[in-house]
Formats: sequence, structure tokens, C-alpha cells
Amino acid sequence: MKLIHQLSKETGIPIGTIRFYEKSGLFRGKTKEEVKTNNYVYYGDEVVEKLRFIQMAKAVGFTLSEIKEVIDAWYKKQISKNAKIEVLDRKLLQIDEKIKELKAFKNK
Amino acid sequence: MKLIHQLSKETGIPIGTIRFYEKSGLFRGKTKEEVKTNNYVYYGDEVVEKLRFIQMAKAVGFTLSEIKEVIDAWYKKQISKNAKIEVLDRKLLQIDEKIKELKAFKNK
DNA sequence: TCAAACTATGCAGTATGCTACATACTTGTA
DNA sequence: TACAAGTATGTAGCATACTGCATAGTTTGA
Repeated sequence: MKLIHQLSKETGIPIGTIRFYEKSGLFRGKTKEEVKTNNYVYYGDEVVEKLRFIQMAKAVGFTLSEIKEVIDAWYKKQISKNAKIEVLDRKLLQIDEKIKELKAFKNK
Repeated sequence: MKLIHQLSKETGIPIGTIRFYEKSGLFRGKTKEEVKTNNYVYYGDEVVEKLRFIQMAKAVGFTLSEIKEVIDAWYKKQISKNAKIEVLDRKLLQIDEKIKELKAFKNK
């Protein structure tokens, strides 16, 4: 479990941005109940994983709300693996399509 | 040669957005010199082509300035075909990379 | 001919995604 | 124990990419 400074260093994402993502509901750290002197927030490996996903997804044109949709589905235990993959695939297919069109553009 | 209304209908891009793109330097229509009574701007097929490119490129996460870079290179006659393709490929490869990573994510 | 539709220009406003700043408290270490 | 480094919270500001509105002029069709 890491504090925000370390999380930032590990992912390369600025602290301000991490806080912004957290406020946007993309993930949640947790405070340690046993610590009474502060309300420092700790982040586990799941958050690192989510941040890496966010970085990749943003790079291929996902909006934050699309990313939230995928993450919400992905980390929801109730739904099937196939249903999870489908949420991600839907957008990925659109992108594949566009990439193909862009590549076709090269032969103009 | 079409006026902005028809261009908008043909591409599905709102008139305001087309004007915004034009002002951003992504392309330029031309006024007909022989017409003295107005300054209506006409757009040729090259502009349609550029707008389609913009739509695709935006969908895979290109920013407008990245798009401008590609378009500028693409429609510059002085540079070689290979050089043009390279400008486009640079970003396309980055995206391919990210897509691959995202697909790998599915096996988690 | 006159009203609807279209065009140009300019500027204000909005949504998204950060980024910076101020304030205040906590922790680690020399 | 002092002081740098880290943390939380809140709010303002900024860049990008639109979107809408007001104003004014032009064109087209019944």
C-alpha cells in the first residue's frame, strides 16, 4: 500500500492528476482506520493497474467517462468475463476500424 | 465546389465546427473572385478528404495540432511520399502499441 | 417582392481534462 | 526539536475543442 507520492512516481502521473482521477470516480484509495492522527490515503496494486489502463486508453482516444465505464465493468465481480471483455472490445473495435481507414489513407 | 452548408451535410460535421477547423488552419476554402456581391467560401473535394481524415484521426486520439502536422505534410508537394507516410506512421505506431497493451489487458 | 434559408464575423459560454496555488496539518530526519 | 518533505482540501485558472448567439448581409423560390 502506497501513498500518493509513490503512486505518482511509479506511474509517472502527476499527483494533481491522480487526485483529479480519484475525484472523477475512476478508483478509490483507502484511509487506514487504525491511524487516528491523519487521513492519508493509501493505494494498492489495483489502483496502479487502473492508472496504467487509463494511460493506455487515453492514448488511443478513450474519454475519461469511457474509461470509467470499462473500469466499472472490469472490477465488478458480478458480471461475467465475457461481458467485461465486451465493454472493452466495443471501443477497441471502433478504433481498429479507424486505424485501418487511416492506414488506407496512406495509399492515396 | 460546395458551400459550407453542403459540406456540413456531406461530412456530418456541424458548420460551427468546420469554421473552427478552418480558423485553426486545418484547411482553407476559397472565395470566387468573379463574385463581387458576397464573400461566400467554397470548398473542394480536398477539403472533404481532409475532414474525413480529421474525423478518423480524432477518433483514435490525435489532437488537432497533431492532425494539422499530418495534413500539412500530406498536402505539401515538396516532400517525398515516404516522408509523408512517416509523419502519419509515427503516431499510428504509438497507437498500435497501446492497442496491443489494451488487448493484453483482457487476459487479466 | 418578400420571406425563408443561407452566409460571414465576432465574441461569449461550455465541457473536458488537467494544473497551480493557498492554506493547513502531519511525518520523517538531521 | 526544527525544518524539509509529504498530505488533504478547496478553489481558481488554463488549454483544447467546440457550441451558441447576435448581428448583418445575400440568395433563392413561391
